[in-house]
Amino acid sequence: MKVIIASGADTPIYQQIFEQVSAQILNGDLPRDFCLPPIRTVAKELRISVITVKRAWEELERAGFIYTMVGKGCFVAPLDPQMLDVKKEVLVGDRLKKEIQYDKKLGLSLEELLALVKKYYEES
Amino acid sequence: MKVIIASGADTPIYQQIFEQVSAQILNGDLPRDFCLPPIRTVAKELRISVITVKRAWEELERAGFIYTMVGKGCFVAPLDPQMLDVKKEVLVGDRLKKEIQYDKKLGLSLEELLALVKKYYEES
Amino acid sequence: MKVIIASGADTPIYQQIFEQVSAQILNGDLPRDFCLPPIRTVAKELRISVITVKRAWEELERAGFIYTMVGKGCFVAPLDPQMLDVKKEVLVGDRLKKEIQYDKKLGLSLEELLALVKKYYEES
Amino acid sequence: MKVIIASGADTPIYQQIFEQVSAQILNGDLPRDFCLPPIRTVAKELRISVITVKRAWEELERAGFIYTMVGKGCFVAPLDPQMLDVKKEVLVGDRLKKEIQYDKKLGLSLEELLALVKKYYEES
DNA sequence: GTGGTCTAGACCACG
DNA sequence: GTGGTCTAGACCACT
Repeated sequence: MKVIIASGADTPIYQQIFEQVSAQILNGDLPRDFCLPPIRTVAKELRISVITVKRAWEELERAGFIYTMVGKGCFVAPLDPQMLDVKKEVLVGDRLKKEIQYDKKLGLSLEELLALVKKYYEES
Repeated sequence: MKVIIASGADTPIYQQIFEQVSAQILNGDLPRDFCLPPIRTVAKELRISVITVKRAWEELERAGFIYTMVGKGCFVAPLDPQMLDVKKEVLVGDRLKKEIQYDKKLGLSLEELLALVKKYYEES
Repeated sequence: MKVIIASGADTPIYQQIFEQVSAQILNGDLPRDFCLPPIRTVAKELRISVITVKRAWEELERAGFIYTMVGKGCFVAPLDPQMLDVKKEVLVGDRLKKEIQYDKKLGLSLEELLALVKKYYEES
Repeated sequence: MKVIIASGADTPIYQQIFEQVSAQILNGDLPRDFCLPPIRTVAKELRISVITVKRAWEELERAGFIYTMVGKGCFVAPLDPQMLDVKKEVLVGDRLKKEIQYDKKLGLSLEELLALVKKYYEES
């Protein structure tokens, strides 16, 4: 498990963690039943508050990415591949849709937009 | 000038206004030196506080989209076409880049992403 | 009499007029008993409201630079040379003092400041 | 951090705060990453509204003097010495230039002006 | 009439 | 605890 915090960013820290961990789960980088490190450890390593890590874990659990066994730790939930695609679409969908609507309102043509997307995808 | 507020959204109202008005300026819907309606009027029409409208106007002025003449009103700033493209790229660039990086991390291939973009663009 | 309005500036229009006309009087460009043009004419030439011109004239009269003869017009007041210096110091004093206090607080040494003043004086 | 409000002055309170705090940062009185007191505290001490303080903080952030970490506080931004001089010149330049142009128009000679500047500098 | 400033007080998101 | 947003309502300066 690997997380990098951008403390100056406008997205809250807990959400940054959520995005990165969920991405790694959907990716397959973190297999099912993988045991996440204890929140205190994560907090210490990232030099952030325990509360913030806990918040991220809560969001992950609510989204069905992990499950908690009291006294033992948090584990990656089993996801069948179909569920996986559904989750991807949900996670991507709203954000992407909003972004595209905005870009369209700005007067960007579909061609311009696709070109930008391609460019940014290859750059990153 | 036309603005629609989504009061349930997570983006602040003043930012929604900013996005919609700036989009209309970049679009060319609002010509240079066009006199925007007085903030009180807008506030009444949108059923929000005068201050919230003012906040949006301030951001627009700071971004160079409008200029204020105290006692007379607020007007669309003259933008040479080159500036226009720069502004578009700035406004779109950061947001879009972030979105795409996230999507990529989620494991989406370029093809999948482009298909989604196309779909959402045509839907909206 | 010659006045130039900077409509985008942060100093109000009536004050711009006040400053420029009073400067011309203190300069000697406008001799005593010189008859200022009627406010309507000034307003039309400068493309501003009559009210704004009237406001400037009022300030000038209150400061003792001009006097009004109802039905005839406004005229440059007679100023003995001593009064002139006093007025100069009053007009300059407060503004300059404030500016210098601020510059000093910013950490500018007297030498730096004098150099800047000299530079700006010769430039303008 | 030390701020004094002149409630009778014509410059808005938030700007007075901006000027004094930015001066202290440019001075070096406030080191980088120094944590400014919470806006509520400042408001209470200065006996002004929280909003007015916030407004000043916003201007400081926009000018690049401080940065905000939501939930943690506001901190003095790191400024390389070169940037520092640039900022000084910008902050001083426009105001001083305007002032001097006005003084010159009033008929003040360079010698008179320099003498006044020296006098006011030493007085304050 | 216009916008500019300031107030007091509320609620939410973040850590 | 922190700052971010929004509200309603007041007063002033400028045109």
